[in-house]
Amino acid sequence: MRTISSTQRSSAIPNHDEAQALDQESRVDSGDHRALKLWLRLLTCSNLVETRVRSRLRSNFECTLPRFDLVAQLDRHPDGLKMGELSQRLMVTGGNITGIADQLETDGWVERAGVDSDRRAWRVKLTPRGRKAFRQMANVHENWIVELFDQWSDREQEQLFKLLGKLKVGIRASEADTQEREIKGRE
Amino acid sequence: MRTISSTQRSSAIPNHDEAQALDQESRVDSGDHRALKLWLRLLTCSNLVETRVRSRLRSNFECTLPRFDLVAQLDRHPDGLKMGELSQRLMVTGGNITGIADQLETDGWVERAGVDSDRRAWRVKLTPRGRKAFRQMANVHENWIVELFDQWSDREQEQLFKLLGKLKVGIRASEADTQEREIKGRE
DNA sequence: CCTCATAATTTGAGACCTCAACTACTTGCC
DNA sequence: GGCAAGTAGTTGAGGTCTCAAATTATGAGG
Repeated sequence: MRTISSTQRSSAIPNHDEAQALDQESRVDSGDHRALKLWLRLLTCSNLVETRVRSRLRSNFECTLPRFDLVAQLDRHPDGLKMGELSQRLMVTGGNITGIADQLETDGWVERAGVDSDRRAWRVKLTPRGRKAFRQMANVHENWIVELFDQWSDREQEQLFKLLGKLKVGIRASEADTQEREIKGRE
Repeated sequence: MRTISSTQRSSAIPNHDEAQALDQESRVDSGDHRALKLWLRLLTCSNLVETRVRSRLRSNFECTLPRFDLVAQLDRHPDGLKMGELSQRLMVTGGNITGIADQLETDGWVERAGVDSDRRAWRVKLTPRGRKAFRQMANVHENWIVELFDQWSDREQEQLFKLLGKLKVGIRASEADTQEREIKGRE
């Protein structure tokens, strides 16, 4: 077996379920909460897109997804971003950023410069070479995404965007609540 | 720095943007396609939920998310699932399943049994111990999800569910198209 | 100036994940 | 029967990610 998709394509529906593709959602039960179904469907969509983009980045540009993501953030900030800022924006830990930035640096796509006002921090910047490489990928990448998401009317896209926006702030709010409760409980 | 959330909580809005949280979406430009914004927002939501669940699984049950996911699939299939079926359902590669199943097996949560009709295949089953461990986690886990997703009316939940369903089949369809084109192009 | 709490990174261990190569088995076809 | 092609699973290399501990620097208070 080589990839998930090849497995899926080649398996002649060996399951007893209806002829629908298998994914995370196939774990839910009719008795489960709708929220769980919603979450697993969201996860499946995210996985599908991510897998697709990762594979195309690899085959077309020999670039990994995390590296692309990091460089994409830097492209919008000509003055560079600090490691911690990258960590927030990519929503991964700082240690992880260190590793990816190290590799991008040895590849010559990125450079670290000290921050005058704070000698603990680094400012990571795109090199001309890195910028060029990113720009070549960016357009193609955006077309992949448009292709995947362009199955909706404007109104539907707007709807989905709003609903996800609500989810986003809701999750963050509930996180803040939890932490507050934890902090108060400790006092 | 310990976690993303601690960084986010402690940083007193050091960016020049409006006072909104930083994440993948902060990479988009006003000129970008709506599809790209949609994708990055979807990804952000998925990451937020995943990070939260991962962290709680760890602190409450000393269990990782991939292990939980694998066991969750098995719980619905008392006769077990083959490695390849797990690979499809979890949407990860077969090699990955081998590793996670190995660990669950040494932990005694899972066992491999040969398949009579096919000596290449294994049937992975939950042990009583694994089932008990999962059942303890499952309810709590579902409550976490409900808590995160219960910010909507029934109608909105239904809407989001449908929209994501459409996205899901759309992505898979476009994948099939691409493969067909590639195969035809090769002939 | 000194100290201590805090903050920005890095490091290392360990888990996860993909890809490609490999083994062992099955199937179809002669 | 016997062989080619395909399938189920494993392996190993390498990248990604988290967590916790360590390192170095800042900044406020004594």
